[in-house]
Amino acid sequence: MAKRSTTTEPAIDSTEQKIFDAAHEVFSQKGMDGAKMQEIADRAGINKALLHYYYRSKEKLYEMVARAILNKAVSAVREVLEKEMPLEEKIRRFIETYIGVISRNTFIPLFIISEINKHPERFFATILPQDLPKPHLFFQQVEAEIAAGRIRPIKPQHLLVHIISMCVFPFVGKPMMAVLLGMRPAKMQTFLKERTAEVTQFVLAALRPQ
Amino acid sequence: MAKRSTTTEPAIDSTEQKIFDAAHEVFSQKGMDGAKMQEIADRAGINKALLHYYYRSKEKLYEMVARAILNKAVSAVREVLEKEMPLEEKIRRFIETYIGVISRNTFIPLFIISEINKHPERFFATILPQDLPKPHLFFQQVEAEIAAGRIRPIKPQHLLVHIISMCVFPFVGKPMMAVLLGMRPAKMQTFLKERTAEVTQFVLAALRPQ
DNA sequence: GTCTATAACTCGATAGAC
DNA sequence: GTCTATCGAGTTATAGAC
Repeated sequence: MAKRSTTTEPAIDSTEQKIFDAAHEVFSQKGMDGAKMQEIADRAGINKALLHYYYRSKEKLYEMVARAILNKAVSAVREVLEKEMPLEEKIRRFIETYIGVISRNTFIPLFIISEINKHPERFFATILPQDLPKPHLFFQQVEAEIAAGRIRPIKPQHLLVHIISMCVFPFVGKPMMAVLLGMRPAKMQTFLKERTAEVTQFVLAALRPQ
Repeated sequence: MAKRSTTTEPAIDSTEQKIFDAAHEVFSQKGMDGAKMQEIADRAGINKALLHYYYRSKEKLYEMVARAILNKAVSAVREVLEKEMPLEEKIRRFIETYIGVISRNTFIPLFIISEINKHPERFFATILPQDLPKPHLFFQQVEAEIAAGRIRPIKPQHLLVHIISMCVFPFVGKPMMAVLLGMRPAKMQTFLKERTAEVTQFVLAALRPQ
């Protein structure tokens, strides 16, 4: 078996990388149970045996992919949440970058959430990254602004959850929303593009002191 | 095979009902692919053969369960959205009943969303109910209030999506939120109970004119 | 490293006794 | 109606040639 150092990235067009990319596509769309090794092999343009040659088992391959997905999501949140900048700017930037990441990778949140639900043990034991974003600084900033009377009183945890929900959910539940709103795909596309501005405006309006 | 009239409810403690309940649990947690007939049989306290005796195939059993879940979700939304009442009251009631349903059935939205993603054809063809809630009346009300200067201008579709997102997402993504906020299950429970009040307050604040 | 062939296993479904 | 036993399709995983 190819013993691969985790720290060294495999070459872009190596078989190993092609397998990983194919697995990424299939797992992120169908989850662990729905994904089939045959489909991954087909997409990678190789045969099943090679999957096992590079990544011993389906389980192992899955873990690799799942970790990569998680890391992407986590670093996007941390990027903004932990930086030093004025609250309003932080909120604007958070919404913008977060919606950006999600809209370019719609499957991420659904993947994470589904897999936590189906296999919580595995998820927390082997997939969740060690160093999660710390929202502490953000909470302190909110408290400070409230104390200074520059924003309406609100529990900072709820504010964060409000924002994340409005950023993520419309993309996760896109087909549902489309049906409810009676929008065809093209119109839905336009609608989702407006979200960044709409969410920002909504949040800032809700925070304006009485 | 037992020919069951769809209109007549089977007795509460009948084998048929026990199977349905077990299937409901397992399917709602693991989806179509993740669910195993053996597990359903075990939970129902019977053997696999009986599942097929009552519900010909896994697919059929799944459809029954999925339709029941969908109907529950849909009727909850319609209940409030289509009734005649002042906008502020409607918003309050919508948030309250919607969070109520979701918190008593956390799995519903995730189930719907995952299954749409994995098997869109089946979902739209055989599971989605015919008569979906019509948000039209709600949209008109919002436009009217804006015209009268009683609320800040906002696109009604976005308002509805904001509200739904803030109601649903924290429950769907509960484990993720708990990790991010660093809350243990008990604290998370308390936190989610506060959502009704917090979301209501937030939305009304964001709509206040000027 | 990559392939073909096949073993080993999982799981939905059916046959047939009671 | 309910059970045990088993079939057969589909899937993961391995053996072994090249």
